[in-house]
Amino acid sequence: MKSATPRRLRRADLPVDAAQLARFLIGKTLVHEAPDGRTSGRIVETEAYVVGDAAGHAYVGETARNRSLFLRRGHAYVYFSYGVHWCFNVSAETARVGAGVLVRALEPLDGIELMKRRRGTDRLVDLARGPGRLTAAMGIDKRLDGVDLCAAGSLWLAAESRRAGPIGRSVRIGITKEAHRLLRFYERGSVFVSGSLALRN
DNA sequence: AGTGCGATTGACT
DNA sequence: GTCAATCGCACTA
Repeated sequence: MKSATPRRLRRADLPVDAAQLARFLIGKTLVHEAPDGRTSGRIVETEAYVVGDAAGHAYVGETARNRSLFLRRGHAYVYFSYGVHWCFNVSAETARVGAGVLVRALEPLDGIELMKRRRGTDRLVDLARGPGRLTAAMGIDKRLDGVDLCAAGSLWLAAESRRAGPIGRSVRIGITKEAHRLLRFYERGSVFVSGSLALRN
C-alpha cells in the first residue's frame, strides 16, 4: 500500500535548537527514494545531542567523521556504529556549531515489502525499531552522509502523515556520559518505539 | 603503529 | 540476562 506523501519540510520549518528539533521531529515523516524503491516512515523516537554535550560526537570538535554535524540544521549525519550498523541523524543549530538529533525508530509507512526484504524479517514492529534497524530498512548508509534533507534530493523530511500522540521524554539509551539528561523523545505508547515496554510508556 | 571502545543488534544461556 | 560480532575513529606514543 502506498499512502499520499505529505509536503516536504523546509529548513525554516525546523527548530534551530537540537532539543526542540528532536521533539519537533516526532510524528514527522522520513522518506527515501532509493534505486530499489521508495520507503517512508513516521518518526516515533529521537534523541538530541545538544551543544556542548559530552555524549555527542561533535564534542571532540570537527573531524572527518563528524563534519556533517557541523552543517546547518537539516543535513544528514550518518555514521557507522559498533562496526556493524549505520545510524542516521539530522544536524541541528547553525553552521559550525555541531549538534544533532539521532532518529531511533520509525513506524513504517511506504515500501513495507522492501523494508522486509532489506531487514530479513516479516515482523512489522521490528522493521525500524532501533537506529541500526531503521537505516537498514530505509537503505541509508554512508553515501547519504552530508546530504541536505531540505534540498531536492532522494532523502528528505516531510510533514506529519497523522498527528503524533502524547510525547514522552526520558534519558538517552546506550550512553554513559551525560546519562541523566532527559533528551530522548518518543510517541508515548507506540509499539514502534525501541527499548523495553517501560521506555515506550 | 598500536590500543581501546562505542548514540547496536541478534543469538544464546 | 549475557555476550560476541566487527571496524572506524580518536588518542597515545
